[in-house]
Amino acid sequence: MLRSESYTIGKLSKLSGCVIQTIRYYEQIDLLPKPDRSPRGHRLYDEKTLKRLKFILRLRHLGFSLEETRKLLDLVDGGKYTCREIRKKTLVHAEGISLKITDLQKIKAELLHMAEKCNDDTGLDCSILDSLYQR
Amino acid sequence: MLRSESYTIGKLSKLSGCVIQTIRYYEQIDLLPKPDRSPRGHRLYDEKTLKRLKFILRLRHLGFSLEETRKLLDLVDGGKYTCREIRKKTLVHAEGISLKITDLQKIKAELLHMAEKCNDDTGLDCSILDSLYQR
DNA sequence: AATACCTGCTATAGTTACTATAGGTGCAAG
DNA sequence: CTTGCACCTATAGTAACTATAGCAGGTATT
Repeated sequence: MLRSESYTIGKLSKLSGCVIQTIRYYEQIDLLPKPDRSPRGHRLYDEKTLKRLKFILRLRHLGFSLEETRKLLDLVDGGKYTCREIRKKTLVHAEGISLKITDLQKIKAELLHMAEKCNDDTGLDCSILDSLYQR
Repeated sequence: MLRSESYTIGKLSKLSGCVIQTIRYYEQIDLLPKPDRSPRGHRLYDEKTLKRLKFILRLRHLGFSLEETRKLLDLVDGGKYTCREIRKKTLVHAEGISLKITDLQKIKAELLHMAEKCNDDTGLDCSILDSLYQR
């Protein structure tokens, strides 16, 4: 059932949803291993690398930086992690995201407040600009 | 009362809260005008430029990109804007921020859900990693 | 057989919005 | 007289890609 076929970079791109350039970039910065090559020099990937790439993309989507992602991969690779430390990293990261959310909410409130003050006529006096930039 | 004194870049930096390199960078990309120079070649700024810089910093803090900021400055410089268009830009921008907030909230929920599933023992089995990366 | 198209390759430069570094000038104080 | 400070220019580095130039080899069409 589990035939060990190999994917070209184009196939890996389609299967993972990651564009080709980025896959090569991840290889370049050693997030992905150097793959085998076909006689023509084309990269050949296996299931394992597809999983690894998906893992990377998932962490990136969750807002982890590449360096954070690299550290998590190192833990996986070494098999030396403990559940406690992964959990801690996750919670610390979630806390950082909370702060970002709060910040954006404040900014949005400010923007809406400014827009509300604006009387929406076609004149040249804009209370938004006035409040930001006293001409 | 309103003496038209000039500031050095260091003074402008302190008054605006913007670091010196960034002020020079904004000049380089033509967000700030080329200032007069002292006999020694030092930049000399006036009140008007301080206001402009503060305006830029305020927009940046509100999440506008430098290019969006540049467009708003062009409108101010040309005096050709209408209140309606400024208001519209503000609301469009607020909408973009709303989307970011929603996205971050989803991500945070996912992270917390993962952490909750983690049993926090010191073993090598981590439900967080398991859910992300089937070893 | 010649042409065009497709997928892949490498190497390099560009993007955003800064930030940092190297190496220099000129003045003022100890 | 030398140390420190504020300033100068020019250049490189940062994150995380993204795009471009220029090439090779296989397939499909004319």
